[in-house]
Amino acid sequence: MQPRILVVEDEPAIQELIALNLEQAGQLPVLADSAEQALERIQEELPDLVLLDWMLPGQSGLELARRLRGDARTKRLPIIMLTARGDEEDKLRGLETGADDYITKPFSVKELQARIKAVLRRRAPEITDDAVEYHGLRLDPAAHRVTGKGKELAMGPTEFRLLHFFMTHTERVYSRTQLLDQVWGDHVFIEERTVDVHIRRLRAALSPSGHEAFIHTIRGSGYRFSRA
Amino acid sequence: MQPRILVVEDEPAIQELIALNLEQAGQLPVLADSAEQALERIQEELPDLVLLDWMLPGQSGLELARRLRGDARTKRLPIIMLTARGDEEDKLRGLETGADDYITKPFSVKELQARIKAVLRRRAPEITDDAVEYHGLRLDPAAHRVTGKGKELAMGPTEFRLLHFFMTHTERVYSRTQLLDQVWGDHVFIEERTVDVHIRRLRAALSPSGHEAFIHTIRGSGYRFSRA
DNA sequence: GGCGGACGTGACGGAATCGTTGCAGCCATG
DNA sequence: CATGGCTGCAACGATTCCGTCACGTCCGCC
Repeated sequence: MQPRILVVEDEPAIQELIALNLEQAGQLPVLADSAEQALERIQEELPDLVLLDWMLPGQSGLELARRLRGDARTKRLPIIMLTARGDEEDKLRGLETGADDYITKPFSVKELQARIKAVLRRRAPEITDDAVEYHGLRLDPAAHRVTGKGKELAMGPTEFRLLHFFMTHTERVYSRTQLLDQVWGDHVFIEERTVDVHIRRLRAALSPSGHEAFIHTIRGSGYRFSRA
Repeated sequence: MQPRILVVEDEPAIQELIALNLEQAGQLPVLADSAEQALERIQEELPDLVLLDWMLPGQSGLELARRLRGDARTKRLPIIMLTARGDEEDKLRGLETGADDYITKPFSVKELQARIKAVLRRRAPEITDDAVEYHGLRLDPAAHRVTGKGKELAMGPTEFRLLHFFMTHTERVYSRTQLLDQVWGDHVFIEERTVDVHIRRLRAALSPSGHEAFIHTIRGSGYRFSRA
């Protein structure tokens, strides 16, 4: 899966440079040029990593990092900070606050990629292809197989990806828009109601083992995958 | 949610300047040009922050701040004071009285915004999506779930938002108008008595765990959410 | 104790949301 | 080219929810 990387940077030139490099490396850049906008994007796009410039207009990067660490939903969101060269004080405070790594400007493309890969590898339980299990339901991405209560459950590719996302993101509500972004991919033009149809197909596919009950409709908000 | 910011300033020119800047930053300015008017506006509008000029006709800003700190309902209302340049004495007394921050005139728009954001972030437990707990009742916005005494409590979207507001604003009376503004959103045209109906529905939804008793009717004033 | 206003409660029409179905288009496969 | 599986869409029906009203009840005040 293509990792989403939020780039928080107020200088357009650097922002574009980084975005280009990320795209070439098969990653999906999400852009923000202020801390406020960053918070919005995080809510909307659910990035896997944040590249955070330390010097921002208004709210500083330090404060944003602190806030992300304070929120339960973003507590484990990896942060790589971009600091001016030799700004040792920022570096220290940054690591204290909870940044996972730092890069001093100017930096090379290779170095950036190396650190991104390292951080993503360190904490990315959800992007892996490991088999997932949840209360008697088992999904194996490598074998493309789903089993529940010993029975093999057949479904289409889209239902499979949808279930995979749900099983790695349980106990939380996702809107139709978020599901489209996460399961179908960004920038697709698909009717939101189509999600409903695939939810129905997934429910039908899970019914032989009774696990269809794990898919909860949250009226007005979206869907949640959880036991009971 | 759009934060409301009360601007207490007697000079029309400065007042307008600040109001304009706040609007551009996505905030909702509420205006008052005297301490007396400020008290009224606070009661009506429930601002999230007060920008307070230190030099006011009649009752001074200092006295207003002291009064706000003395009242239980406004004890935790953030205050940023505006002082003349170099007026160190005012600065000290202001911080002693309980102002959260200060800005010396003349100030830049950026600085103003930075301090506003900082103060709002410091005390804004209500804007987050973190789970809330109150005497055995638990509400999780991310999972969109309410549990009391181990039982899951089902309710409609409006009841959920209403309960969320109550659980983040306990121990205080809110009028029907205030509840409409805060839970339904500003500028809605809804009968005040409709609040009663949703209060009833929320009580019914909470009854399985007995937490309906937390909703108190304050005859002639509104409702309060609190234990006993 | 009576009176007036405020509140609780049940019901109802309309609107919004969601489940379900059938279908047409697409692609791969043989 | 025929077939079959899969996808996205539109449409319909069912359900839930919302805001309002009417009526009954309760409370405080004189």
